[in-house]
Amino acid sequence: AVMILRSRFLDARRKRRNFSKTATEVLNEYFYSHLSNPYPSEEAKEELARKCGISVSQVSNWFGNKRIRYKKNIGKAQEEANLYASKLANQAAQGV
Amino acid sequence: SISSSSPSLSKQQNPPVIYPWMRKVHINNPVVNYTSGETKRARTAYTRHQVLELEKEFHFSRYLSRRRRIEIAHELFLSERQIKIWFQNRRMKWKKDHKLPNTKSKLPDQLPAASTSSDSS
DNA sequence: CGCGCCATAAATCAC
DNA sequence: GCGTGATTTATGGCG
Repeated sequence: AVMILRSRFLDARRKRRNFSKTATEVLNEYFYSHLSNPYPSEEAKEELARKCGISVSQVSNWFGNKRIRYKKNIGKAQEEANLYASKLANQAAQGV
Repeated sequence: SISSSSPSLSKQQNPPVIYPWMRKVHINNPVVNYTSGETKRARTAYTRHQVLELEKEFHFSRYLSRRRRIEIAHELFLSERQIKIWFQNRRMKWKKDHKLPNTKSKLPDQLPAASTSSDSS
């Protein structure tokens, strides 16, 4: 019985940490530069995972959450969309 | 006065483009919240007893015969389909838990990285 | 044909 | 109370 309670209340999400700022930045840049179809391939997920220092599952979780929460409040996300759009434009202008 | 009424707004140029992926797709047996007016999909939370029995059965065997599926469905007051799907999801979770987090099998053993320093990003 | 696998949606949990 | 990463129900495609 104790084991059940542990499995129910001591699972992984207890020690949830936020991703690093740079990781979130990398993920958002990908998301907003592929806004027409934000579904990274398995290979793209692996590269994102490597760049962000997280697992592929965590990348999948992030995109799943991002897509749902974006379309649940499209208006609210516009600021962020514009932010990353201009960021992308600057990078392109500087040839990064 | 066709499109841009006032040039002072330098901030957003947001095209309210709605791509196909942004459309709601799973809108079955909706539940309406009357205080906020929003309608959302119902997702049943299985009781602790139901999950416990399902876990016990999964521990016994990771796959279910048709016969056993019918029995469990009746015992737990769930549909056959729900039992089937629960086992599918449970197998996926089992796979995730039992695969090595270190899946670098496709990595070439020695990379041409050579130097032990000067890596920055 | 049904069934399992898989990626994903959507709601919800837990910190 | 909300933000956010993770988990839990549920769908549909494809083999």
